[in-house]
Amino acid sequence: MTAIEQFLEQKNIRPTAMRILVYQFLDTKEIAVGLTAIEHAFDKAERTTLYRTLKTFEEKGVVHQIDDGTGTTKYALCEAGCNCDVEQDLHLHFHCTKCNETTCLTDHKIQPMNLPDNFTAEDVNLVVKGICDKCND
Amino acid sequence: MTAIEQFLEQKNIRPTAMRILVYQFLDTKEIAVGLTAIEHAFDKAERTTLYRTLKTFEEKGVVHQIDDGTGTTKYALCEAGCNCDVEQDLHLHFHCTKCNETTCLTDHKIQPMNLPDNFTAEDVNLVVKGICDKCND
DNA sequence: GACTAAATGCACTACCGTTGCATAAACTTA
DNA sequence: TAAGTTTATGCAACGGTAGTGCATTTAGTC
Repeated sequence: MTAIEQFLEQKNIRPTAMRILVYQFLDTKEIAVGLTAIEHAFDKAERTTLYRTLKTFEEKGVVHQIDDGTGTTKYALCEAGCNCDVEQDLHLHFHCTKCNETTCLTDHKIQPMNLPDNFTAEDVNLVVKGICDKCND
Repeated sequence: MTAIEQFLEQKNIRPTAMRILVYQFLDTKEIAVGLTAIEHAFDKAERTTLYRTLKTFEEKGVVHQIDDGTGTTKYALCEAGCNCDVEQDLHLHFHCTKCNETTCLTDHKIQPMNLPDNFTAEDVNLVVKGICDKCND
């Protein structure tokens, strides 16, 4: 049994062929990818399967969803020990308007917010748009 | 000529009946509204017209777009002197998961970000999800 | 009033997210 | 190992939103 299989089982996910492939794909990517991008990466992949794979991955805490403002939701692997649910753990995302890629800036945590009276926060989403390092050369 | 008509002309927008209505509607709303919401507010409105009206409003700096993570873009009137383009002027938005309304927290500006080397920011979008004051009673 | 430019209405496309249902694969247990 | 059960997959389809092309109307201009 490979390391990935072990990892998935530990997360209570049956390590099917498709799931392993999706995991590997996400692992090679430094950036957050959308459903369509993954679909194009494997030409014989079924859209629904990928959709549900990502959904289970998210439920089990393997990936987290990112809404970078492009209209399509993107996914990225959680880091070891990442606890996306917990407010303190939220990092910011960077969307490059040139190459259209979305990067997780995991080192850049979001400071707790000051909200008006009677507002309670559950989730914070911070996306910075601009030009990324690769495109800025 | 009414104040609204004057305002629109000053922004280089022809004050047609539809546009005045849309402006008035947005003005009464404290929250950011989506295209469909506006469409339902005027039953004889044409979706495309509203879409284009909002688009011109945005281009001319009358409204600003908000992506609150619900998947549908919302619009809100810019305040007097609001300069949505300028990075310093960006405020945060609050999306209530209970009543599904998005509020502009114009008093809560976003602090400038520290980005990794060679990343340049053009735009910042910060959305906090949770329960708003009205739903927290 | 004739001409020109802009705004509107209608039809239609494309894309994404999502669900229902039938089938196939993988686990369980006798 | 065969039967039965759960889980994953594949296919088809729906619904909503953004967006575009084109014809028509409306509003400004001369």
